Amino acid sequence: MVVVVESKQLAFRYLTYINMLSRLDRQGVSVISSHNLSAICKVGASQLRKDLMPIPGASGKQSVGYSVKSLLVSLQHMMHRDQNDEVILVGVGSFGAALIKYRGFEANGFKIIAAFDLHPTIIENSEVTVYGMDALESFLCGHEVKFAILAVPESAAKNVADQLVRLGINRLLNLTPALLNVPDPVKVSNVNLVYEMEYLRRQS
Amino acid sequence: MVVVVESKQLAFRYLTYINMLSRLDRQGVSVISSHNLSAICKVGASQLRKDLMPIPGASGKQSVGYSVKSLLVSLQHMMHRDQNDEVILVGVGSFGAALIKYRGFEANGFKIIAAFDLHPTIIENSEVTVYGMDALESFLCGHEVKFAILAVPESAAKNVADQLVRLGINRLLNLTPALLNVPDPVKVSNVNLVYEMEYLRRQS
DNA sequence: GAGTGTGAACGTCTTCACAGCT
DNA sequence: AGCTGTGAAGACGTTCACACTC
Repeated sequence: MVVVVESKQLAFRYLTYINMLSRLDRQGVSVISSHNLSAICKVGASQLRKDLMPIPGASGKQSVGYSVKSLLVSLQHMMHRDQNDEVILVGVGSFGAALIKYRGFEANGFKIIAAFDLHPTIIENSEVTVYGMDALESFLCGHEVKFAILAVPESAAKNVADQLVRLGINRLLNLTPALLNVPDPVKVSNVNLVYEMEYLRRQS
Repeated sequence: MVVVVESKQLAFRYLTYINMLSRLDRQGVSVISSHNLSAICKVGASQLRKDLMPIPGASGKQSVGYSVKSLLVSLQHMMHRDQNDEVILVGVGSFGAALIKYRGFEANGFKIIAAFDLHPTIIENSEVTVYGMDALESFLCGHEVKFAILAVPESAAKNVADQLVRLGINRLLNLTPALLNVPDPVKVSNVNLVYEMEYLRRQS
């Protein structure tokens, strides 16, 4: 029985629950009520309970609360936190280089195994090799990678994305402002920091 | 008559319309139908028309379409694209340094006027000065800045955010995984690349 | 009493369908 | 005929209220 979370907002709430629960677990808290956990996660208590309802194995005890550990395990399993995935990075400008140095991906089950750029450079203090773009095809033919992070200039985004999809990538984190056109099973997440800033301008 | 867009999804659609319209404008297209524009922006045609309905000055001609230029101007005005804002950056790790080098903010009306870090470094090819954290207070007392980008380590996020809010910042782009607690008029946008990656894992 | 589980109400966002204008 | 503007319907997400359990 597998639950698939399609809504992004809901998925992000689940991930927040996971992070807060694992912090509570490290702090030695073993039981927590929906009221308390929801306050920590900044959501409503009934929403938290509604969110947990469809999850297999995530049930609490009345007048007690939820077991931190078992709730954590159920959520982690549902969100595939027990999974490890290999990722390639395409585009190693200052942004891409920062992603290579960032430890947060690996800490959460995403390992950048290779990077590609028109102008390969060596990234200090890192095991990740930066290859030329011409090496992309042969690399992906030899490795079963599903995830790619797209950090190329906007003008190159569409072509590179098409190429990645053709070579078998079907999960794409798009850090460019370009709107990508991908065939059906491929999923894209767009992150646009300028949009985020502009959104903050409302009624300022 | 000022329209405030509270929904993030809607705001992002407006920003997409703006970007696509300005590209069409540069290409010399002067009129476009909701059907064609919606295809470019990857939304439904009736949704596009619904989105445009409440906007003062954004009306199309039946059997013709919308004037690219006037629609663009109306949207830009509503989304404050004709506005310039000064921004400070707090936390100059590899990520923060990449943001300083990134040209996209300035191109869209956000100018990073100063950066702060525990360990100030000099960023090459950049006019942005990196100050020590102790310079934050005096700097903000001398400048009327409302926007800050938070790119510090997670463990420092809460304290730094509190300090920024106390010093008058009320728009915060939070690039850390920490959940910030801010008083009422302050707005926060959270960007979490790990969450985005994890969201891509659904049914993979 | 304290806290979960859940149906029902409520609100918001999206899609449909079509009237009306050019 | 072609396209906009919009009410109505539908889908989705959130909040409320309370029965039930420990």
